[in-house]
Amino acid sequence: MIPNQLKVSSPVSRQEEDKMDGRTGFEQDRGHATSGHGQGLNSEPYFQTDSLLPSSNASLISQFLSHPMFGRSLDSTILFPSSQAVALPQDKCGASPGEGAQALAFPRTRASAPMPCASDGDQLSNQHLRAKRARVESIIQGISLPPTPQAFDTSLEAAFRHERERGSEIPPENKRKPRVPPQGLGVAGRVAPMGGSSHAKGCQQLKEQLCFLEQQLRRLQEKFYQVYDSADAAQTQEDSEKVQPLPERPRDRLDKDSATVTRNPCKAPLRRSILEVCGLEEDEDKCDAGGLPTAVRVLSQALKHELAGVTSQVVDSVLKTVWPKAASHLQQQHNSCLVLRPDARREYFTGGKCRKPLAEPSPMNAPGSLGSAQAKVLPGTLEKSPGSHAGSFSSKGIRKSSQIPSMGYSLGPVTPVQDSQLLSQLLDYGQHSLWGTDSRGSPSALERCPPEPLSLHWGTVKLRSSVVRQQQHHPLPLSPANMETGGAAACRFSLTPRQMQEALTPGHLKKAKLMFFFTRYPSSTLLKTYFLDVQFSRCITSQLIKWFSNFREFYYIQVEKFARQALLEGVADACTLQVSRDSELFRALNMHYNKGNDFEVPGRFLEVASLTLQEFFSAVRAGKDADPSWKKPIYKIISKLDSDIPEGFKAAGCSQELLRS
DNA sequence: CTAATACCTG
DNA sequence: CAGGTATTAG
Repeated sequence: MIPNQLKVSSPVSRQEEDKMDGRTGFEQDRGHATSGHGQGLNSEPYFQTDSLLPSSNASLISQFLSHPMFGRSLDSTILFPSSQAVALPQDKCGASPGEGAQALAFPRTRASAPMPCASDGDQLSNQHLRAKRARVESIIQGISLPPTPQAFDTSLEAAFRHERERGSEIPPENKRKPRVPPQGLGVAGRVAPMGGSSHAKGCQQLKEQLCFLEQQLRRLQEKFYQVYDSADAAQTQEDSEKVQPLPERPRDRLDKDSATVTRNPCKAPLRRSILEVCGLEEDEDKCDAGGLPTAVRVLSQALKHELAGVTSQVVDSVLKTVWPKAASHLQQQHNSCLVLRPDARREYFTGGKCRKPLAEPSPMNAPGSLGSAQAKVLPGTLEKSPGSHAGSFSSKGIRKSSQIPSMGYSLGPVTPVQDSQLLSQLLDYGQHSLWGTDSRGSPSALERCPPEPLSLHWGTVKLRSSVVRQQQHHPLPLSPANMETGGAAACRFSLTPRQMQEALTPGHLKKAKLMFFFTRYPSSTLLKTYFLDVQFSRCITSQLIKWFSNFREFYYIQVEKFARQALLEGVADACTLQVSRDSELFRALNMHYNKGNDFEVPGRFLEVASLTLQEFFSAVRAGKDADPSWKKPIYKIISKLDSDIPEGFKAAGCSQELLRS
């Protein structure tokens, strides 16, 4: 069991077994989903980007935790605080960014310094301390060290399973579904569809790991505050009241909750311990008016930074992995998450168990995960790109409104979060608890709006710039009810869900037709993610499905017609049948799906149409049309050729804009 | 039973 | 396109 978990799987092998029933759920390969996300984003060299859990980042933390001085005050209730309720402080630390940078500098360099044993007079308890320290260290290692660091690079799930097994006793038999050999079909190999259930399982595992991580954070938090507590007490007893008020006092908010945190009466040794861990000399510390609190603050900041950095990494990785299925449920969840009451938040954190996933498994195409033949340009950036395979609006179209625009305020909701409550809380913590610096940018510059940095990560910069423009031109109608005080409103307003349409509009139809250029066989889940402004019901879903069915019908009829025509014209080689933008077939199709011709059909669609034409041609020439179900094989082939739909199609208001163009 | 599809019809 | 039906798969 355990050895199996150590198996390192490649990023590509992360894609799960899948069912190809030739009917539904033809999803695309998203093998790249988990790899290499953090690299470019994490400008902070302080953290390693290839590791998920604090393993490689825990030097300060682990030293802190394993220090004999702190070990003295540890007990099992702290290491395993499942029965306690200690809130994660959401304090916005008041320290200036400069202090933060300072804090970064030294604890790291001193982290590997040899650790002195317990202080002078404590010979009696030395043995006891060592034992405790060893125990603590082993526990901490068990908590923070992944089996193999590489596992996190390559297979989040493998690492996940491992963590889950360590934590709870989940029988291993469910962990691996037997791999279903892919049904080889001529064109296959390029696309590896994804099963919804397996993907959901992956997400579930990710979520479990997040919960686990969250517990870790909480434990560290507790330890820190315990030390802080003692130090604080020591300080107040030692020094007179001349101490200037500290910019932050995280303890304050814990006073009510942390009944379990015991005040450690030992003063000087503890003080030295803190200084050691922080890398401060005692005398140098005395020069500081703040004295010990400075050290504590430094420690606090260093710890927070480490925690936040690790958290950011995890969130990044997880979100990247979860992204494909996330967007559909995001609007509501993000909304609800943002208005989550503080007590609700805490309840979530201290609630021991992870909540069940709110969302059903909803696999969909991972953006940009398909092969090079995929269209990758988002419609939002729809400059005319000659020779591009991507679809875009032609310059003939009405420029001002024909761009599938308005992803402005839609991108916020499209934040890739699956169980966004937990994730966003982690995000929240990671960003807000940082005093000025973030592993990937300044929160203040982003106005502490969680979705924004995410949209930066998962979207394109180009897209983002157009977003700003669009937002300027399309001020979002803000109802007073949705208004919130303070600058937060500026963040939340982009999260305000647009009013849901209860029925499909002509704009939606037009959008669906354009989407047909990318996908002929969209699953209902995919549709849900691209019609975010539609209140889905069975009826709506069926109607959308029906639309695409009708689209296909027309498409196949046209192709068949031209295939037979080519046969009559005496075309010898099927390979000579290529659909270009000049061909009659294309004109017929374009007339149907892109009537205003304000959208530049992606080249990929021409490839698909060409292949369809050739398949029909070959089949008819071979006389297969005698078989009543002779089209089925062709359908199956074509069904695997769906492309990723550009993200811009998700934009709220996209449908309306299309209608006007 | 439900969902999705192809096929047919208007 | 929408309605209806038959079929198939889960």
